[in-house]
Amino acid sequence: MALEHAILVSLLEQPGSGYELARRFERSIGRFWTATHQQIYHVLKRMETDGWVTAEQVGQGGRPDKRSYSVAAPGRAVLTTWLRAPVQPEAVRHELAVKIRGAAFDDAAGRAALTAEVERYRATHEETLERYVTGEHRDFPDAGALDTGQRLQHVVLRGGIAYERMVLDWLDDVLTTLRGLDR
Amino acid sequence: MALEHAILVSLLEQPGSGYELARRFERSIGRFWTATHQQIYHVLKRMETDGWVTAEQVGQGGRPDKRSYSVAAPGRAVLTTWLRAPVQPEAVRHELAVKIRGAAFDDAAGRAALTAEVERYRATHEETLERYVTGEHRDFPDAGALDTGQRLQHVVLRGGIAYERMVLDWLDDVLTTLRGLDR
DNA sequence: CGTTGCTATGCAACGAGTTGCATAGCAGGA
DNA sequence: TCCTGCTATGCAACTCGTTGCATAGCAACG
Repeated sequence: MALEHAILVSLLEQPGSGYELARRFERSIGRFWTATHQQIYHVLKRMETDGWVTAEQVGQGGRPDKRSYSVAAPGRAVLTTWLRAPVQPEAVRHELAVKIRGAAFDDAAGRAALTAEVERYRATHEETLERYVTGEHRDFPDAGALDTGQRLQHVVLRGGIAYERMVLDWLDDVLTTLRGLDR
Repeated sequence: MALEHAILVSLLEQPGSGYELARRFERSIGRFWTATHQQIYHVLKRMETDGWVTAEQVGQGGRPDKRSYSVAAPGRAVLTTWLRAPVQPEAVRHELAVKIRGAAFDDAAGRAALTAEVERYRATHEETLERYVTGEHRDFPDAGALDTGQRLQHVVLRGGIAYERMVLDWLDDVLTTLRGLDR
């Protein structure tokens, strides 16, 4: 029930097509709200029917036409209402934590396989952290000279960076624990 | 596709009824994998049909009978296979982050409302952290004298504690940022 | 010239998960 | 005695979200 709102925020930051939104969800917005292009097209169509957004056909010479969406007044009203509503508690789904507890019911070979998997998983989070830090230097070089939107985007990015650093520290703890079991 | 696995782990740690599982998901397991009683009953029934678990009718004198589930050999095999499969990247859904970016498109009154909401949200995370720390002292008083299962449960709990501490620090950052905007 | 890959949108089918409601017995308090 | 609340399970309807597939034009590479 909140993909609509994530799309509204993204379109307010910058109007765009379903395809462009899907790419943004793979990158910036997708850091804290994932969605496939299917879901995005589906929801966009419904939002257009409901008058939350308006679409404009844009020819691009060469490449296929795209439908560029912008937020309309009713959509903005919906967003304002939602912004002022209570934050729902997050629904946590952390598969790795389940696997770690499950490792108690596997043998040493299974735990060795999980250890290798945690190492691979750790490497992906290290890459993510690097991308975030690079992006921070690129997009927010001077923390004193930011407008409201940028300050808010920056504090969200700092949250992503803090999350990744926490995960890396924890994964080191996990690896130490796993390696200490079968010795 | 992974609720089954979380249920298998929970039933291996301790057999129990659908109702008991639902309560565990509200507490310990639910820290990293949420589920409603509906979903649990539904999946348990399918798992029983597929022979992954077996049920035993237990009368309890007074209170309604319950169906207590235990993991059968095929279920254990399914779990082992899953434990050794690659960890899927987490699907992040962080509503608050979307709202913070959305606050750029609301006025000072809206941002004040969001600030109050973040304070409330922060209080719930502070309570969660306290519960975790209390549970850690209760369940793992002597870190040197733990068996394999307990060590793994402990490292997962340490992850929960690290997560909550990170969130609290970040929320302080968010509050400072929000308060700095409209001055 | 064929293959691969990117932009751009969409259908159809399915599975996952939520919400509302229903049932039923017992315990405890006002 | 009635109401609330807890244990215990379940149906029905719905929404959310994923997966697989399809189309279509153009660009770049070998």
